[in-house]
Amino acid sequence: MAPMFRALLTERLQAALATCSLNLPEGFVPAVSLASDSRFGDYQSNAAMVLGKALRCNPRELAGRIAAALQVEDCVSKVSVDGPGFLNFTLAAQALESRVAGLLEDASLGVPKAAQPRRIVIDFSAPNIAKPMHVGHIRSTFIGDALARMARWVGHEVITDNHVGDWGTQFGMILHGWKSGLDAQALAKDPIAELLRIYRTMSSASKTDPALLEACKAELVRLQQGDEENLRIWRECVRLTLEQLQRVYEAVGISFDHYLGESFYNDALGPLVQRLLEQGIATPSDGAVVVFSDGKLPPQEDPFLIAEKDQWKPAPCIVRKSDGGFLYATTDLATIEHRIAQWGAQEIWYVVGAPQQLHFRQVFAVAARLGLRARFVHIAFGSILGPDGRMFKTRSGETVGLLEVLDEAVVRAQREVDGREHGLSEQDRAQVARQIGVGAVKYAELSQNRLTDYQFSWEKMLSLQGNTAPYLMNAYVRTRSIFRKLEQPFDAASATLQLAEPAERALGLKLCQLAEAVHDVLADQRPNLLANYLFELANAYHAFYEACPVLKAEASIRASRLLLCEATSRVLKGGLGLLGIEAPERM
RNA sequence: GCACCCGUAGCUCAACGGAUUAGAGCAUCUGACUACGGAUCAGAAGGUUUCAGGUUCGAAUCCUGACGGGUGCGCCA
Repeated sequence: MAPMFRALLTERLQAALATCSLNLPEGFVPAVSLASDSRFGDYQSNAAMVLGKALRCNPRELAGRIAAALQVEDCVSKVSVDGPGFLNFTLAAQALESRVAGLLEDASLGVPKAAQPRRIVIDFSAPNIAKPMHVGHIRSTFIGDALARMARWVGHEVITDNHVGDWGTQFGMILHGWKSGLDAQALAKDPIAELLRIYRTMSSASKTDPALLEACKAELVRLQQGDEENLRIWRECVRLTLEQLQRVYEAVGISFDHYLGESFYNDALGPLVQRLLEQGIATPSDGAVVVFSDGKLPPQEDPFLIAEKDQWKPAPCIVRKSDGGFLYATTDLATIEHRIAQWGAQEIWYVVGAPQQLHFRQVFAVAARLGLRARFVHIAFGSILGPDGRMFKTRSGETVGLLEVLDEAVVRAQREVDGREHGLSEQDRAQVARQIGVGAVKYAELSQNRLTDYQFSWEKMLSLQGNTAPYLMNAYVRTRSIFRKLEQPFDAASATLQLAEPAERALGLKLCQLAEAVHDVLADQRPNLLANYLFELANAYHAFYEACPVLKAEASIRASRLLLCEATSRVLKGGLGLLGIEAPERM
């Protein structure tokens, strides 16, 4: 498929610039964007203004020269120079029409494949063993899954890996609790709840009972030394938890290629630290083994330095504790080695909260010194805050369970579905309610800029009105409903697309822009740009639907509009699919 | 103390160097053929983008400094 319009116009602009005998700045690429206002046209470029500044010449005059050199007759009906030197483009109806018609034959919905496919490992979700998933896991899980889907869609080779927390210090408490006060019946009924209970019991009791704390630590040491019984209990905890987690992932339609938890890297940690020492990357310090700054960065940017009273003091990355134990950073380094050596990872994306930023900067820097070459990306996101405006506390404090949120969302969706007439069986209604409920929760997360913190609210998470998943689903359902009304199957081959009405043209233009949205999402890992695009597409469809009757229209117009409906249907369903959201046929 | 993130309409958010009127949704108010599915559409009202400077033809966006909120900073993950 030909490049999307934005990319096409960028190419043409570059070609035009090349003929203008200008002394272009090194690596200059003209920017083309959607017109900020449809009165100006469909696309715009500020290239003349940027160049005008760089080359110290009049931007309007330059824009005029570029416009004269542009060869875009095949796709653009009007080029104009406006304001301080904007180049505005109005697409030719014919180009738009053939492009939209092309969507019907294109399995990738107009999204071009990446020129250079990469092998990308995406690390997301990462729940802890013996703890339920809570709302805090929503962001990593849904953002990671959506990014994985989009990266695959454009042709990257994606490996998803759930780096579960299966080897933390919490196991000291759990092991002791398991041995001293496990309720076998409760465990059978709800394993995670029971594991959480014994953990909390031990955790709070050991705060006032030093002997108990020691006993818990001793259990942990025995586990780490390979004690048979403790290993058996630990494996059982992991198995029981994963079983439960699977149900959550199934409910939200997410799967992983691997579940390599922290424990998988246990045997690699000792040798890794040994190598760090041998290569002079790490040094002993206060009985621990740490990595200090290598002094190659200015102190402001050095992740191993921190300022204190006008002085830069070391903020080392600890890779081995003074008691010989290993840490988060050690495991992460071993994980990087594994992903590069075993999987040939060229990029590793971590969908992990913003508070871990320093940690990753350190880990990536150590990895680089170890000669581990890959593009590391920390896809940070803001925190979900509790009602008090502070972070939900994972460890001690109360939070809202992910399953609880999903269940409530489905219940609310079910009430809506049950209250409507659409000829669905009871079984179908339950299925649709699930799709709506889960979709609403996913969309609430994905439509938001990932970096901003937000306060958890049932209202917001479960809303079915306005800019929500059901709004997009409803647009899709309306497209399907029209086709169910036809007496005969629609013969797309005999129809000709014409974008005559403004609402038709606006919809057609939107339909061509999925590629641009997906491209923008992957450029800086922001799924909300796709959510936003889909909202605008649904909006354009609803507007078209009100303005342009389909079934009652005269034959050739009717056929053309049916094509538009079909294209909308495909792009909406495919776009929602890229967010990990299913679109029901009726609702 | 230092570093990072954030501060936009009553509320929740978008826009991340572009255009006379900074966009949506919710809430409020008006309208729409007893609806090709009204979970819709058209419209009104609502903001000196926390404040003060600066750079720029052009700033919510970049820089500086305040103020306010969050997070992180040697043996948790």
